Amino acid sequence: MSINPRQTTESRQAEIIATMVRLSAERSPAEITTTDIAKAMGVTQGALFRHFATKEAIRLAVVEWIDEHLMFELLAAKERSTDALAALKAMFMAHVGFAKAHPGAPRLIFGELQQPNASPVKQRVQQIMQRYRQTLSQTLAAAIEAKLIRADADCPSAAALFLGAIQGLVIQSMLSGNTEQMEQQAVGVLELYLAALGVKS
Amino acid sequence: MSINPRQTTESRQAEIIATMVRLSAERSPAEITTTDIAKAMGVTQGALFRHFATKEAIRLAVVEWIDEHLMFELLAAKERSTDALAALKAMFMAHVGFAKAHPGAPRLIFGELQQPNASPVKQRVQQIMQRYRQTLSQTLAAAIEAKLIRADADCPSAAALFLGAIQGLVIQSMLSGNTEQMEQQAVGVLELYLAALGVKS
DNA sequence: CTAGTAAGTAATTTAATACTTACAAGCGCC
DNA sequence: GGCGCTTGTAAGTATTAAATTACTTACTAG
Repeated sequence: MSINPRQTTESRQAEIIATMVRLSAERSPAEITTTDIAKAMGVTQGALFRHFATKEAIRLAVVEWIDEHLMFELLAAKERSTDALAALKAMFMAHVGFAKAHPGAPRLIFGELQQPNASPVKQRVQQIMQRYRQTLSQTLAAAIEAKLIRADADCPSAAALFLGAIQGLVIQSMLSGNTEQMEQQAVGVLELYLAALGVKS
Repeated sequence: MSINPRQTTESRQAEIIATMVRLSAERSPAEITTTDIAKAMGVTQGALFRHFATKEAIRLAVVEWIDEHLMFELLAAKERSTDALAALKAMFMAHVGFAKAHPGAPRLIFGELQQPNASPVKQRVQQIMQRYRQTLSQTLAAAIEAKLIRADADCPSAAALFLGAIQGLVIQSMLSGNTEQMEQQAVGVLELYLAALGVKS
């Protein structure tokens, strides 16, 4: 079939990653087989192993894709904000928007959480989250500096609550399957979060 | 061996559930096989099917065990509190304490989140979380009534943030493998959460 | 003491899964 | 236009899982 010509490894890798993320939106990532991915791509199962050595390599590449694209969105949100407080709001909504645009992404991350500590993929996730929390802490500190939020707010706790608020919303949407509702509820939760930082609505 | 005499189905079911929770503390629940459980119990794999018809039945029983025991702890925490605000604090710490005492429990719940919506086990989790949020909303409303928290706080959002805060802490502890740290951080996060409700520290 | 039932074992079945291999065919390059 | 590398296929392998089966052993009631 001419629908499916030969392609470069680079483009196939991207396609495999995209397919994995897409399929993860509906099914448990752990249960997605190489056959599933291949079928969704219109290619035979063995072909995948031309582009990734093992399935674990696919999982790692997917996690890296998520990191790259989420961080891009967060940075963009931050840069289009005029101050640190606006940046926090924009990052919050950008993260929720990312989860809505790619519902498979959080499922993949949650799946990797389950893995034993030694797993390289999990270590990558660990690193990603740590960096994220650091960025948040910095932005929070900047907001304190600019007197936009309470001076006595504990930055690490505030960063943890920021992430938790989003994760809670994502978990709820995973249960209901309704990402629309998640985005709506995000507004209310964000407002409450900001109140914790001493921001009046 | 006399260590392992014959037992009733009831006690074996409890043992299977306990073993599943215990093993989930270290490994991904999805990867725990019936052979793993049987080995940990000192029994043959086939024996499990004398007590549960399928593996899914085991998973359902485990989720129900978690529900029952977590709700027991939460209710106890609530009842030993003198007012609605103290109840919220006590429930928060009780939930975190439960996650510390049974690290496998959140992993099992997160694992079920991944399943398709039609799954009976996931539906059970959905129901559990919904009831939990309702309980929280009621307690929050009572706290408003008693003028212990801001009158204009949005109860559904506050319930969502409460759960998210805990889930965020749990996720972090799943990454670090450190439940001790989770409990310490919980104090700071709880304080921040209460600030969102207008409670001065 | 004997018959029925519940709980256990050991071995087997069936169905997937990740990964491999032998071979074919397109593409760029000299 | 042939050469070699890459991407693809089709078929195969080894392994693993849940569930089943045939048989055994312990307990209990009449």
